[in-house]
Amino acid sequence: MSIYKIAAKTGFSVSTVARALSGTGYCSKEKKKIILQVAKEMNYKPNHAAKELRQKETKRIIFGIPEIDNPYYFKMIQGVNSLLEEHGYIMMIFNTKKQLKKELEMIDLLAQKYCDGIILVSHDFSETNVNAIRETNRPAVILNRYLDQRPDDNFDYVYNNHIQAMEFATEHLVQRGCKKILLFTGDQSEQTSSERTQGYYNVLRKYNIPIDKKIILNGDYRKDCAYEVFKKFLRNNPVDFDGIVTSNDMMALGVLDVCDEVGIKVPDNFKLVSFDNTDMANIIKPKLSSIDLHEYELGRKGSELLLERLNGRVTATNYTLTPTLYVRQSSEI
Amino acid sequence: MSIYKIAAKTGFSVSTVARALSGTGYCSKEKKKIILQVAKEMNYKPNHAAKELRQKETKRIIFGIPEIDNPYYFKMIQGVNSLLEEHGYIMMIFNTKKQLKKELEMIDLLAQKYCDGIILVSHDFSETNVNAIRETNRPAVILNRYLDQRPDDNFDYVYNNHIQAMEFATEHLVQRGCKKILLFTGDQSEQTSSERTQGYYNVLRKYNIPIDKKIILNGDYRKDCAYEVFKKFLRNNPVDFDGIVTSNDMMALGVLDVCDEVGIKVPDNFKLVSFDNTDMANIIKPKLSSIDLHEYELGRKGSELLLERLNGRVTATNYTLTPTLYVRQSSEI
DNA sequence: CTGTTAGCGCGTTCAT
DNA sequence: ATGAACGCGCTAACAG
Repeated sequence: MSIYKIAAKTGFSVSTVARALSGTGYCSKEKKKIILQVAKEMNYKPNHAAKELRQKETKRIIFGIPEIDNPYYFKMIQGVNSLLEEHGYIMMIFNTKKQLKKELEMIDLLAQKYCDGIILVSHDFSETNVNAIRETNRPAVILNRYLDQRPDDNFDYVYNNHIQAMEFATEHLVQRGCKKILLFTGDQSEQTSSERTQGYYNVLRKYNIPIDKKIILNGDYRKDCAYEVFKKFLRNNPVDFDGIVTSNDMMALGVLDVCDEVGIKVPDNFKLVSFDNTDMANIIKPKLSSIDLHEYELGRKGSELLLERLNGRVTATNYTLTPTLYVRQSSEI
Repeated sequence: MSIYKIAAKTGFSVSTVARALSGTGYCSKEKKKIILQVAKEMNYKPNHAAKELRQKETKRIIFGIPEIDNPYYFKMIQGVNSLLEEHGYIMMIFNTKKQLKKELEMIDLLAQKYCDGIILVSHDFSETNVNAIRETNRPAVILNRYLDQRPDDNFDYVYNNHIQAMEFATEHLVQRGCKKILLFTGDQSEQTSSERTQGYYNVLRKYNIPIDKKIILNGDYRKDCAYEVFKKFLRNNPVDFDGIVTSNDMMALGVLDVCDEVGIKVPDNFKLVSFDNTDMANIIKPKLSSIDLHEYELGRKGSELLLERLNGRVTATNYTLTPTLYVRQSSEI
């Protein structure tokens, strides 16, 4: 099925058929009517690949995330999709599995014009993938990381101010009277974790609270891990702390499970603030004070910048989101 | 950038260049080396649209879901992606927003060869979209609905046995001694809801428990709605029931919130079973007995059947998943 | 082993 | 208003 078949059937030329079907260019009413009729009869459907080849546009965007099974990205996926959908683009999800190789594979698809642009949440953003993106010279947006940007770069950044986010969380506890605050975070080699630790330090210094590296506990953002780490900590240390910040709600759940077991009450024995402000934060008891990183907005802003690129913007830009602290029972005085 | 440019630059013919780059067909070592070298220098990338046009294959699958912001589909998305990814396909998510129009739009993309196949979770499956899918005569899989299937159809079905699922839930409560069981479900016009109600009836009849339509409460699967509906119910009725089945975990949370407020204890005052077996079920107190519909498997099986189609299977098939009941505190004796 | 040539299906320019 | 002809970039059949 193609416009050639329709041309043969109707006796008109291919170009007349093409004009009739696309609606652009001249075509008499009568011929158009016949052509549309025949197209319907023959169940004609335009071939998208041919269109893409001709018009150099796919109407597709790839959204790459490090872990497709991590609910953390669910809101971001929605945010990215929301605006793209409004503009007639379809979002493709690409699971990069925290592998540089997969990220490069995805960037290669951009180079091959498999899509019109990409939005990438990089796991460990390095010169390698930034340069690969530069080489494509095609529209791209990077979420949640910031490495380096030149005015003529073909990509934009949207990122969270993780330092500020942790400052909010820590300062909140200090202002509620906490003097010794435990920090649960991810591996320090990850940019996010190290930035957050930085924010924690900033506040302690500001209030002249001594820094004790032994109360910075590294986990992996999972509930079970936080449970084990905290349990082990309590075995070897007295409950002389009065605050805890966990780097996500799941870790907070792990901490609370331990508390339940050993009879520690939150917020009576210590106050707790976590990150991500997921549904859990509102459902669990006590309700969790939590930092909202606005993942939906992050995704939506990312797609907004990408759409601008697709519409012709050429100078590189970036956008920083400000986190919000939602105060609930777990940090009540 | 194209193989023509490389041909011009190297002085070889297009076909030699094509053979060298694709790796198929004959090409001498020396020429191949030069060609690859020049391709790299010129930053050559094959054009995917041209490839698609030629080979009639996109390596893309569209997965259509009724609500992208409903976490219920999150696991299904992962399931669909898992197998496709292994086979080199990229999954595109298409939000049909419970609109027939959007579903038809998506089916049209299949007809246009925008993708190699589709997997569709239809909101309200009708003759209209089944026929639209038939007309494309291209690979498709329908999840979670079953209308009608002919041996030569171009689509397959994977679905949950919702009747059986509700039978499991209801019978579990009966066996734990419940005599009067409230049912919270969705709108009865939806296939899923009516099937579940059917399962509920089946069990009551089996055990000679009288059916009382006043204790079948229709909600919309959201926590807030269940909260309001249950609160209103308690205002007008005594607590003379001893069991509740809610059609998802979110509704169960709404019910439990009301219980907290008015001082009803679960499972002491009544036993509760819900559906979906989400993370919530394990985190909330009491932990929820819940029916697992195996959404991940549903998605994965769907993509499996689609891949079979893509590999040449032509006879229609279907697959039914058996639900599993996880028993936890909320229905303990 | 290599080169010529012919599509794939569409959009578009350029005559008429 | 209409049609002939070309090009987008790649693959593959065919001849040499």
